[in-house]
Parts: sequence; C-alpha cells; structure tokens
Amino acid sequence: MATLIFKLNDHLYLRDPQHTSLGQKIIQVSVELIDRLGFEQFTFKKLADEIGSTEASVYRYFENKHRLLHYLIAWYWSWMEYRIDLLTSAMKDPKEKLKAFINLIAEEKKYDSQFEFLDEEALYRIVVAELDKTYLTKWVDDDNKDGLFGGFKSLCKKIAGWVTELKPDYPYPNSLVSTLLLASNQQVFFAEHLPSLTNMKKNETTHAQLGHFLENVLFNVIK
Amino acid sequence: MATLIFKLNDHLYLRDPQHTSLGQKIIQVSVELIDRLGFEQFTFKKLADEIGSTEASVYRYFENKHRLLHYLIAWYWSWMEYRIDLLTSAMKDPKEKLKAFINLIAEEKKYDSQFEFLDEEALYRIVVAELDKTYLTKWVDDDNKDGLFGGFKSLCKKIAGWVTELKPDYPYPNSLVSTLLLASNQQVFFAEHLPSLTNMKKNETTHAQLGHFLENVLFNVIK
DNA sequence: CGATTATAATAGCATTACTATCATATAAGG
DNA sequence: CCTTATATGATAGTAATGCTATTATAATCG
Repeated sequence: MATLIFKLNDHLYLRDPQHTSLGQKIIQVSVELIDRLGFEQFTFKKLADEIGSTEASVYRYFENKHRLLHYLIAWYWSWMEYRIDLLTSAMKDPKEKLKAFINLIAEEKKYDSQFEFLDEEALYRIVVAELDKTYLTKWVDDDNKDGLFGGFKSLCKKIAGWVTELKPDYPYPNSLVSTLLLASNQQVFFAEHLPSLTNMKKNETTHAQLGHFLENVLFNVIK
Repeated sequence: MATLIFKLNDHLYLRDPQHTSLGQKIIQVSVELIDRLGFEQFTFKKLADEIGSTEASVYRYFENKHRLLHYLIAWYWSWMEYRIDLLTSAMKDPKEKLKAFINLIAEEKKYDSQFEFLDEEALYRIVVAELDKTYLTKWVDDDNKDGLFGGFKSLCKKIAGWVTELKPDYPYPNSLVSTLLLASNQQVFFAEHLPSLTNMKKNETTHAQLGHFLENVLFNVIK
C-alpha cells in the first residue's frame, strides 16, 4: 500500500517528525499518552521517558506541547479532508456531497490502522476531548497568523461552499458548518460523560443517531 | 434594590465566598484576572497578590482554580436561568418562550452591574472563552457526580422541555438545545478570532445576526 | 473576658515548562 | 576513508506553578 504523508504547515513543528524515527515515535507515543492522561497531565518529560529519550530531544521537534497538539489535530483535519475528497470526487450533486460529509463526521472512527505510526482511534478521542484547547487560548490570534488552523478552515470552507451551491441565499453557511463540526464532537463527549445534555444513547447506535441528528439539522436549515 | 444571592452547589467551594468580604473580593478580582490573563495564566498567587492576601487564604475558599472556574460558571448559569424564568413567567406559548431564550443567549451582555461584586460583562467573556474547560478534563465524571454541572443541565432540560411541548415527536431536544447553547458562545468567539469559521461580522450587529442564525436553526429543525 | 475562628506570614516541596552545555553517535560529502 | 556537519543523549539548572503545613495575630461571638 502506498504510504500517505500529509504536508502540514511549517509552523507546527521545529523539525519535521515524519522524517525521522525519533520524530515518528514522538507522534505515535504522544497520541497514546495524551489519550491516556489527557492533555493537561501530558508532559514532554513523561513522553521522553516513555520513548526512552529526553525532554531536550523532544523540544527539538516541537516548541512546546501546545504546538504538538496543534500538529496532531492539523493532521486529523488533513486526513478528514483527504477522505472527504476521495468520497465526493465522483459526486456532482452538492446534496449528495453534504450527506457524505455528515456520514464522515458522524461515523465511529474505527480502522485497521492505515498509518504505521498513528493510532486513528486514539487520535479521534483526542480530537473529541482536546480540540477546543487549540483555539481557546490567549495565543489564538498569533497561532492563527501562523496558519495553524488552516486545516480546520479549509474543510469548513469547502463544505460551506456546497451549502451555498445548494442554497445560494442562505446567509450563514460557515456558521452552520462550524457548528455541525463542533457539535459532532460535543455530542459524542456528552453521550459518554454528560448524558443529560444529549439524546444520543451510548451504545452501538450512537453514531447512527448522531448522523441522523446532524443530517436533520443541516437539511432542515438549508431546505 | 434587593440583593440577589444564588444558592450554589456546596461542592463548588470549601467556604462560601458570598458570606465574607475576603470571599467577595476573591470572586470579584478573579473574574477580572481570568478575563485579563486567561484561565491558564491565572493563578491563586497572582490573585492573592492583587487583593493583598495570600495563596493559603484563597485555598480556604476554593480547593483549586478549576473549582473556582466552576463556581463562576455555575453562577452564570444560575443567573441565566433566573433571567429566563423572569422573562417567560408570563408566557404560555412555548414558541414565544423559545424566542425569549434565543434572544437571551444571543444578546450582548452589557449592563450596569446589578451585582456589587461581579462584573457581568467580564464574566460573559469568561464563559465564552473558558466554559469548555470545566468539562473537558479528566475529572468530568467526578465533577459531574459532585453536581458541578447542575446549572447547565437544569437550563438545558428546561428549554428542551419547551422544544418537546412544541414538537412532541422530535427525538433530539436536549442535543439541539446543548448545541445551540454552545454555538452561541463559539460563534461569538469565532467572530472575534477566527472569522472564516463564521458569518457573524464583528460590529454592532453581531449579536443580532447571531440571534437570527440561532432562531433560524431552532425553528427550522422543530417546525 | 476567654475561646473560637479567620486570616496573614512564611516556608517548603514536587512538578512543570522550559533553556543551556557538552559529549557522543551517526551519516553524508569529498 | 577521513572530515565534518548534524542528531541525539546526558546532565544541570531556573523560574513558575500548585499545592501543604505551621505558627502568629486579629476579629468576633458567647
């Protein structure tokens, strides 16, 4: 199978982790650790110990742990956009494309890992639990200038374009899409931890319900 | 004017800050400081220095800074529910009540402070920027058991009830309401920091647009 | 007035988020 | 094959953070 590598924004790292084995280990193990400990409890020290390296070495790849989180989440958006492009490349109808989008963001992220050094299921849990921490900081504006949110924006823009194709006079395509994107994560989180804030039951059908909810919102709004 | 005091969950504090002047200062100045520095950069040390007290004294009121944030945000939800109750007490029609709700969450929070020791505008900015940090932690489940999310849940449940009144067969009232509640904050944040994720322009009409967007989503979905 | 309780003052400690330096291993180029 | 640049490891150090503990003093309540 061909090896996929995403070209990510230079500002996300100091040294490109995809190119070295230490770098790949950093990515792989940080996904596992952030998933296990949560981002707050995750430190470069713990990461370095886990991979048998040192803090100083990790700092040669990433300026700090926030940038590492940015990197992982940027990778996730790249991956989502790659998949949505694949799924919709043969489609003409924007409505069909939007349905594919909803399915993609609502689906349970379960795979035989296609990437040697990235556990997509753990990464998905990280996105659900930690995504907001990339932008809810005092450095949003600087990070934004550095282009760290490019992946998120690019996806949002693409989908909003389809919304506009389908209903050219709808005034809030970007707001609608960003709301759906974030809601897809929040509702999964609520189903797990704060069930009274959602109607998604935590069972095999959670993601089907989620898809149904999101699709219903989307198509009622732009119908 | 009558002094309003909200009864908040015991687990939010060690000693009730509403009852002493040091406690009130802690609340007042922490709102100002968190607003100014952001929650990450805010510490009990800085707070204590600012109010001419000591770290140790602050720790007698709050177990840690997360609990203090919980306290502030619980206060905010109490306040919102109090206001929605006032606004809707004379209303019969659930549709009218829902409109009042949308107006309330979309409106710009600008007031002559009704509370001596709480700057509501700063508190609103804190809610927009820091709300998610109350539940996106490794202690969500424990915090939830302690009832720290009671205010959020209570409001969500009340509004979801109106949704169900209006459209009894709609299967996702809670998800819809929690999505709208969070979206109302997110879109304000995006308008300020990540404008390409929203269509709300940052000007005098931001909150009017937000209300329009949210109302449109809500009533199209449950129409 | 005496006893409790609240606060202040101070110290201390483990951890975090880095930065700096130097030695060694490795790889790449001539 | 030798040289040189580069990546990593080892080790140290620092300021700040998130606490806990102890003792002294001030306020207040019966």
